[in-house]
Amino acid sequence: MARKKQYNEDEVVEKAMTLFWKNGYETTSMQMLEKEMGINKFSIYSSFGNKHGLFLKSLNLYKSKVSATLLKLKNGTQGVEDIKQFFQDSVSFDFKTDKTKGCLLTNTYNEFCEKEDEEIALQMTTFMDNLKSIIIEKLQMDASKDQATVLKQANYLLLAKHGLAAASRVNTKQEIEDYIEMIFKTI
Amino acid sequence: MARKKQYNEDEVVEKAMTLFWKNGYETTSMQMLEKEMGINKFSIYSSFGNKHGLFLKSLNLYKSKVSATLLKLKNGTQGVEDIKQFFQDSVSFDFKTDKTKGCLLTNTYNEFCEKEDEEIALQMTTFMDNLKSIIIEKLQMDASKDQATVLKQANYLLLAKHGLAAASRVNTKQEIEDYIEMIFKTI
DNA sequence: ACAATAACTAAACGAGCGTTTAGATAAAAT
DNA sequence: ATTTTATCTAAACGCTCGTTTAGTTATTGT
Repeated sequence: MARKKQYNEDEVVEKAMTLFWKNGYETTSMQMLEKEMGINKFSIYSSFGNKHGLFLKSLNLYKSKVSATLLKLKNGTQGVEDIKQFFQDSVSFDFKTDKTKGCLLTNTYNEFCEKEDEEIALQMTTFMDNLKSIIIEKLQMDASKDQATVLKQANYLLLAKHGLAAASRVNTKQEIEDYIEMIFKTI
Repeated sequence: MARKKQYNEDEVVEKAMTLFWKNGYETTSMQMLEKEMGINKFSIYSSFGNKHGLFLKSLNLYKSKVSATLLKLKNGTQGVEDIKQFFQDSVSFDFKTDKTKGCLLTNTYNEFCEKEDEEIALQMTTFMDNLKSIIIEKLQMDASKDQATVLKQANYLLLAKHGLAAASRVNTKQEIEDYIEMIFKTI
């Protein structure tokens, strides 16, 4: 054996995630990552392969942080009320650190949907599909809703969530609360 | 005097706009613009100064194309119904050419909101503020609405419009119609 | 103590970017 | 016909990007 790593991979991914979250993928350069992560380019490449690999790790870290909120939604028994709570939880999670960053997943979705990146696309669609199926599940708790209505409302909520993520970058907390209130008036 | 230009500036801006619309600002390179516009880099720079200037021209062209729809909204007398019509008009405008491109303004807003570009930021906020004030005007046609409600609903509609722009890139026409239907159920 | 080896530093790589420039070309003015 | 001048082509510019590589340092096993 030989020398040990002087950094913790999980810790430096956390820092990379913060930077990607703030700036997006393209705008974040290896130079910036070097500085933020506090390690050399060589170390980044030996640990994560390349920039793209590091980004995927960052995305996964973000998802793991969000998963608590998502699990809460999944285990909820209040139907629509759970979804509303999930919306509020998502906003306060993204607001927690810095208002201007929004949701990393939505940002990534916006940045990559024009590009052709199979791996990122897959990550995004699986997350979205998963969220959609959970939302459908919650909506179905109200037995009076027919299937067509459920699907319409699920679609509506997903798009509303997208608007919400955009809002969390520019709007005030009050405006966002109002927005959520309005979203669920229809459901 | 001497030699005349072998191209029409308005025509080549149109082609540039199409490319920016499809790919976004950063992803569109001067090489791609050269090819699409059918003129040399020298000509682009002598006509538009630089890439940024060309992009601003493209944005303005897009806005001028959208302005017909916006004017229709402005001159409407049906209040909320005009706004709904505006939403539908916006979607069919963005769908007309190619489903996957969405709304150039919203795309630009998403791409630039993390950056610090005063000129673009100004363009975006003035457009958004203008749209917001028109929407408020239309909402106020219903005299029974108090001012607080009007502002809440205007905010809601703006964010819903954002979600709509995102939808126009990935969702089907039917899903989008359903979404618009849902948006206005609350109003 | 010393060889082995993984982790480090720092410099360089090639490619692509937006932008500029030198020189050829063509049309208007004299 | 010749001069003038704007427009064209095409090559090169300097810079930054993501990535690689050569060489140094430090820690481990023998």
